[in-house]
Amino acid sequence: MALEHAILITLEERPSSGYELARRFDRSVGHFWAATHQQIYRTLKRMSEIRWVTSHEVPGEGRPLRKVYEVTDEGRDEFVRWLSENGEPAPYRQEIAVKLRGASLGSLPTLIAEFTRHRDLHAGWVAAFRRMEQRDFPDPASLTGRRLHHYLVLSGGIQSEEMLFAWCDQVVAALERELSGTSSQSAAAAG
Amino acid sequence: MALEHAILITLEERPSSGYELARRFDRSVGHFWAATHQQIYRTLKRMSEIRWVTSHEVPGEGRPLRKVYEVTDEGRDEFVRWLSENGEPAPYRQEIAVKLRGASLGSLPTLIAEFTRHRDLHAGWVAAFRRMEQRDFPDPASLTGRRLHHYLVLSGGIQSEEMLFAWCDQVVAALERELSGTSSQSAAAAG
DNA sequence: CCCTGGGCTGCAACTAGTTGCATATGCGCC
DNA sequence: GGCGCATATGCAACTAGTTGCAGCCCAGGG
Repeated sequence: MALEHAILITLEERPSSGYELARRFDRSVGHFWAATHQQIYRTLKRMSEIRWVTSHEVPGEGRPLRKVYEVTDEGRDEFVRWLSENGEPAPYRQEIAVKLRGASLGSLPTLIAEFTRHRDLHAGWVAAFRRMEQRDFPDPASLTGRRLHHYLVLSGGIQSEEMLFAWCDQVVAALERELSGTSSQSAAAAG
Repeated sequence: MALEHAILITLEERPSSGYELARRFDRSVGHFWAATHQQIYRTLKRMSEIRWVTSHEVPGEGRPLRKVYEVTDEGRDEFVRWLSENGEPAPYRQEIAVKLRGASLGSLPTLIAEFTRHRDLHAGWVAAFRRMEQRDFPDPASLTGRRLHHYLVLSGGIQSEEMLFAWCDQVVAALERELSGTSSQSAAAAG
């Protein structure tokens, strides 16, 4: 149940409509807690019902009506309570590792292609996060308070994507060696 | 939907009962795809119904009856099909990062304690995985085929836990500096 | 005037995972 | 004989996330 709290802290930083929240999740919040607009709207509704947030309608200027949400005192108290609650790391699940575990039943070139794609996706995330880092935190050593916290969150995201990139790269290299070794062995056996 | 395939590849390696599967998940499979025994039993039932696995009962010796499952040809075909299906990295979700993002609303010492606990949990995983690596793959450079794949899966788990350990350590150090800087500033302000 | 696309809200039905719990067999010990 | 624990199986009800879809407002361009 961290989506509620991710939304609460995001609204605490700046009241927003559901649509704006979805946009903020796509740009930054979603880098540490991903959520779709359907989840966000449903969760906003539920939090309205239990009075963790309140909303008011804002007429757009040349735009449709917007419902802007903000955190109530109860919502803030709930977030503070949750901060002090002991959490556990989530169970680990990595679909591509399941594929790798069962690689011998499939086609090496296909799995190499899959890992190459994932490696490139992660490389893209690394690059995007690094640009974000350069833009928002050019001098990390000088950071304090909230900006330090935000920087540390981004740093975690960067390290995670870098690790996944490096691992996929290691796997691609190893499987390619296996493929060329097997092909050589097959050629030698056939020759 | 990778649990089905994690179970299929695990049974392909060695037919097992639900209870044995749960044990194997606790020891190794669960390091890349975590699952509880309730999930495993339910998924075994469903895969029996769609004939991806079949089961037969085996009387225990001084033990209760066991239902041993094995993969059918259809189940094997489904796994191979799934191997060639393009997957996407899962959306990223890290509860403790949400807490860090909202750290300014809470107590720094409490958050430091939380990150310290997580760091130590990850350190424990690193140590356990390293022992597993030493025991099962003392000479990684010589590996080929299935054993190479299994090793690469474990390597990914190790790198992931190491990254989480390093990140939590970085956060603890930064928050402790902040705490002591704030305390010094508070003391100076009060003095 | 109509169409398209962006802005904006939101629901139903589903899957995947979790929590809580139940039941039975068998063995060893008190 | 009963208790506790390990072995072994499995369900119901719930939460969290996903998929698929629906609908409305507004502006701009053809």
